[in-house]
Amino acid sequence: MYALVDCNNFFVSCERVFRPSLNNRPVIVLSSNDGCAVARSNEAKALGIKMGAPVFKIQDIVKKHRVECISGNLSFYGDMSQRVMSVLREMSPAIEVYSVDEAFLDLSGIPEHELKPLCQRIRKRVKKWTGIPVSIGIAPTKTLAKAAASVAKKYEEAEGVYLMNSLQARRSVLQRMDVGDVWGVGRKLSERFTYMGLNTAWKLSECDPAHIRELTSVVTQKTVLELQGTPCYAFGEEPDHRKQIISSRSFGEPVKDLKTLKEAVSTFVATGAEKLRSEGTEARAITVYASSSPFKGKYYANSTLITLDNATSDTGVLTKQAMKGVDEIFKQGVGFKKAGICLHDIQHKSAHQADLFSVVDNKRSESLMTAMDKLNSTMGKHTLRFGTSNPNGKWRNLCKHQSPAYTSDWAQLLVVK
DNA sequence: TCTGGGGTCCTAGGACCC
DNA sequence: TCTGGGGTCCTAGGACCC
Repeated sequence: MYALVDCNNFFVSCERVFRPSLNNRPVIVLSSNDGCAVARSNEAKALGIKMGAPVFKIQDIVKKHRVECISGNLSFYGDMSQRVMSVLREMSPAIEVYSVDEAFLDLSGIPEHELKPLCQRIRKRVKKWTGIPVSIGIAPTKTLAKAAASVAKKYEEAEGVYLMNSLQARRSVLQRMDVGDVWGVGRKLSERFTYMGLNTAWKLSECDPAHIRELTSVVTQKTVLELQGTPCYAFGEEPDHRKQIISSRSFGEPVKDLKTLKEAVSTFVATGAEKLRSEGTEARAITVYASSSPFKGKYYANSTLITLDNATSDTGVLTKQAMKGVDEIFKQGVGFKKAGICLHDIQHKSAHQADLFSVVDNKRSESLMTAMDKLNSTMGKHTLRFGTSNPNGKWRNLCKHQSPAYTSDWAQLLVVK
């Protein structure tokens, strides 16, 4: 059996740990630029605020019901996530971290009558040690565990844990579940299935998997099999490094000049390269992209892929290439609203392919980067940076209701009297 | 006025090989 | 008039996830 542990309204719950006055009130956490609602308390959900709703469209509800709006603080949530995961790691045989607020547990070998009590204990301890409330679903496949967890979250009687261990349980859960709420069924597939009359998870689970594969793809075939109780997604440890690294931002004001666009992109490269070094990896290709707003005016988007001769994590080398990319995609007269970089062809440093003709002095580059990382981690982000970058340039957007980094910045720790 | 950021995987189609 | 058969690798784009 698998368990899925899912943190309830995670970002909001993190804020509530340090600001209990937010309890029992409608609260939303906003994406960068204060653009969208990306987390909602139950009270906010009850007001009809949808996931991803643009803030300007829900202004009336926010004012009328005094919804607390908080500009998200991702580093803080990341730290809280690690705390939750460490409790899970201690209490279960094996854990697979699936996202910032979710983890699968492998419960094989545990007698069935002990599954629920164990998960109850896990839930209590996570709450007590981290302050974060979680819901836990237990089922024979990952897809069913996701469904079970949503039941655990929705119904009070479940007390935060739902065990799906029988055909009856599976049927009653899936019959009440919209097909679009199934893990792996997104907007497009949901539209298609509904059109075909397959509007619930149960109806989808009764389809012939081979037939579904013909209609869609192998991914959806697996989803159907998993709904039937046949595991297709094995429990696995997380991969040791990621395959791509993205760094991007929407701009506060449209950017029309090349210099500002370069300052932004250069800053993104610095962030991406720092991430590479922290994971001990290097990238051999970088994509630079920029676009105007897709919501108004004539849409312009462009990108360019640059392949390097040698894999690197040197901010200087990557910046130089990226700046050429910006020259290529920049267009006079366009108001750019967003830009970013994506690093790919990522590999471990230890797998570095030496180059007979290379002119780069790797030793020098490495000690420079090490020194830079050290300064920036002890003295603050961007203490030492490349001149092309400008983390506080005109492209920066301002968040109005930024919450403190309660646990991840010494300067912002709470003072307890 | 105002619409996030960071990931994964699969597939089709093109370019290439003999 | 008429032009094989069997492969591999790479990439862009689309679908999905949180």
